[in-house]
Amino acid sequence: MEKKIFIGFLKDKGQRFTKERAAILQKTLSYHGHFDPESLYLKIRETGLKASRASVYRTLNLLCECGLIDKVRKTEHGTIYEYTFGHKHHDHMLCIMCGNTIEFCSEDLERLHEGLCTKQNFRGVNHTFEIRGYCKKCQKKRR
Amino acid sequence: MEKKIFIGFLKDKGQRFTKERAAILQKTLSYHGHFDPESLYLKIRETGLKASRASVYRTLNLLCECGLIDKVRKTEHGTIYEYTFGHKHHDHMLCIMCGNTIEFCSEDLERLHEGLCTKQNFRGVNHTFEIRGYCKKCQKKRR
DNA sequence: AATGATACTGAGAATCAATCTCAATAAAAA
DNA sequence: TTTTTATTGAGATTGATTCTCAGTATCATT
Ligand SMILES: [Mn+2]
Ligand SMILES: [Mn+2]
Ligand SMILES: [Zn+2]
Ligand SMILES: [Zn+2]
Repeated sequence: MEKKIFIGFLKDKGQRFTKERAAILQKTLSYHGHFDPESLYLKIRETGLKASRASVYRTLNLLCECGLIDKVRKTEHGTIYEYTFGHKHHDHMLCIMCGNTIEFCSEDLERLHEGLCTKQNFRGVNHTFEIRGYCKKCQKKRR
Repeated sequence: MEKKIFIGFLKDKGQRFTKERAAILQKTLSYHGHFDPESLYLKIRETGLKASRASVYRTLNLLCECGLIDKVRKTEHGTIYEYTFGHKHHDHMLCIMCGNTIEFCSEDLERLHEGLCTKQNFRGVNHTFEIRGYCKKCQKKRR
């Protein structure tokens, strides 16, 4: 399914679905949570597949363009991605102590998005909402 | 006022309020909107004041630590800051066509922040909400 | 004022994610 | 087959940010 979409996307741009791109797509889909380009690159090498870092970066950009994945956040250590196609949109809470992220969906937030855009004459395409603070575990540790 | 706070913050850490730090604080306060370290550095040089890039980066980190400024967002061209002390918290809409940002305050959003944290047993400290899309002007240009 | 301890500065080096270069290669088109 | 076009990867490059460290400034104590 995702393969079809990616191939179609590439065809429209006059580009090709190579085995490197296939490997990168496959490993991308294998992630359930967030991931970064370097660990994707290592995962590919571990499994005997082949693709250079350059191709990983290039292909992740293509996958973003065609809407299969999204950039979650830029950190001081690089960009975090997640596979989003077919997943319900969600937002994140980020623990500033342990680094864990909690994902959540909020209908209220989606409604608020619409309302705010209407009020400002803004044509909203997407949003990110990130709450930083302390997760349950770290609240205890801290005290 | 801000100077007092910064000086107090530095004193508590056993650090000093030097003329370089004074220059950086002064120019930081002179920004009404968002800014980046490089243009702050250039602004300082233009006005005959002196501070190296290293000191600019170091001092911006200190100003973040003491709560006078905040990082707004990380872009592919670096970090965007804004002077937030004494300003009501706000969030942003970002035009993906012209790059303009719209600032807005939403009580509903603040309430939602609280509600979501309660539901997830998360101790929220702060949040960022960013809506990406097309501003009024760019909607017209696009069609 | 002199001494010693500590913090600060800036020039340039180092770091590191991300992109670019470009010659070799593969796939598609003619 | 020949020609055209897209892709690849190794290594170079870029660019923001941080680090290094020797020289300087500031503070505290005598
Ligand atoms: Mn997620
Ligand atoms: Mn702002
Ligand atoms: Zn935690
Ligand atoms: Zn615009």
